[in-house]
Amino acid sequence: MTTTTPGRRERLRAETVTEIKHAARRLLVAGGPTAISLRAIARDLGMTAPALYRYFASLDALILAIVTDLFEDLRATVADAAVAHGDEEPLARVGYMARAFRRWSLDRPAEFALMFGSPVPGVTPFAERCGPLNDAGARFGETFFTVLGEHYARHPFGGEAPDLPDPALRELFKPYLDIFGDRFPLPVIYLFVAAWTRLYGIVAMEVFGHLRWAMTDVEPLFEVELARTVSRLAR
Amino acid sequence: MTTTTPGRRERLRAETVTEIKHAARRLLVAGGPTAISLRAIARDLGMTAPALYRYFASLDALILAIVTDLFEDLRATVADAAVAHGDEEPLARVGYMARAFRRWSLDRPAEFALMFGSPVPGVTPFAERCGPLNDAGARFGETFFTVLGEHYARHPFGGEAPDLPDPALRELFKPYLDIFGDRFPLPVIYLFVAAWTRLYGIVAMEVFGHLRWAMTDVEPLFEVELARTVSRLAR
DNA sequence: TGCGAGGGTAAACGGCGTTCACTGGGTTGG
DNA sequence: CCAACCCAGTGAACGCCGTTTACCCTCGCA
Repeated sequence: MTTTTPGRRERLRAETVTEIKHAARRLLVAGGPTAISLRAIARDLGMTAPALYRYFASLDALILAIVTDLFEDLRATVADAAVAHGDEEPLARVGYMARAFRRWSLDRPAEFALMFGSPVPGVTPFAERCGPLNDAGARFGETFFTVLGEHYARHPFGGEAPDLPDPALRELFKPYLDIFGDRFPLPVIYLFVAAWTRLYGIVAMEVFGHLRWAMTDVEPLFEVELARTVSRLAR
Repeated sequence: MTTTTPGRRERLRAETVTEIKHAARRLLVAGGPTAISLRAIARDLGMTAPALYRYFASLDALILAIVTDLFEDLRATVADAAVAHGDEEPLARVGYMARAFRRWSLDRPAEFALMFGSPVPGVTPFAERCGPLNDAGARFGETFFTVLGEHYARHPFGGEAPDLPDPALRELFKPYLDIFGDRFPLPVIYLFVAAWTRLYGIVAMEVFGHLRWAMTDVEPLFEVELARTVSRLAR
């Protein structure tokens, strides 16, 4: 009866892995990043905690896998926003991607905190040199660079350099260049990183509630800043 | 022998409180926010954990007190930077304050994470309506508003409104107005909040290491963004 | 049919926040 | 001067947590 597919064992194993991740995400949205615990997950799945070590080497490894999945989820959402407006100008599509990023983050504050919040341990994020996460981050960046590439293919960059000579920029952005190569003029890289920090700043502030002391609704601020930032990319 | 000063008991108590806070901060810088534990503090002080409940109602209460102290420390540092350049233009002083904020944060990544990082619990920061912290935050904002006030006293604001009519801005910034009153034109409040989110964004990104994939040194980016943002306040 | 690998368990260790009953010494009022 | 009281501090306990170890049982394959 049981089809002897060569991967039957593996299939059950994969199902258990996704069940574990699902339980972890339930705990995450229910109680924040610190609410993820192996014992609670095991309770949810009707198992005991040590059994989970057959699937993940540690709690940190599990959380790392979840963060990686979340990055892929976010990437797909942002990419969808770009293709949904595929008939518009590339820079306009960047705006829709930024809005998709904001919406995704506001809808998933716990997940956002896990991905972009303070990487607690010592000082360094646990994401230092851990393959899968770096790959996910690279694919996330790639979705932006693809659309930006379309724009600069149509409108060559003629903006001003930010007071820094190209050799200095090349040294400054060595990590970026090592990952993505130099497909863009160096000032464009500069402007993109600046835009990304602005986008992150305003979204993180809003998600973490750090602006509630000042304003009731961050969206108008977001839209104005987005327009300014995108237009800066258009020089 | 023992001088019966009416506050002797209170003095010993206050000393113990600061000892507890010092131990907590040692743990914080050594292992990040999650490393703060009552039992470890008690070990450091040669006490048992339950004794700490004579001084703080819970671990959260202790952490809240520490965050409040840190805000005061940061505020004083930023204010010092302003008075150290008291002979310069107010907007230039705002720049020095921003640099002091960045330097303080880079030198104290764990403290920064505790203050500005993800407020884990459910969704809301535990800082919702807790008197002392709100007061500290208000004093922190006040140091900026004081210098900004000096500037606009000399150079009346003549910039453009950010596409939003004043009544809408007044509604938008109701929380701010309730705390600080309307000492500035509404567009100025808008520009300040925008500037604050940019400052927070770039500093948080740098402290959390979220820019290491791209660049080796964030300072040039910080300086350019700071110059742009401050000049925007000068309209 | 036998066997090995892999999924699962119970028990245990050490660490955590927090509560509770209790003690002992300094403070204070009579 | 002494009794009463207050209060810092203790020890034990409860229920969480991650993780390790030794063990078991069952499935799948040779």
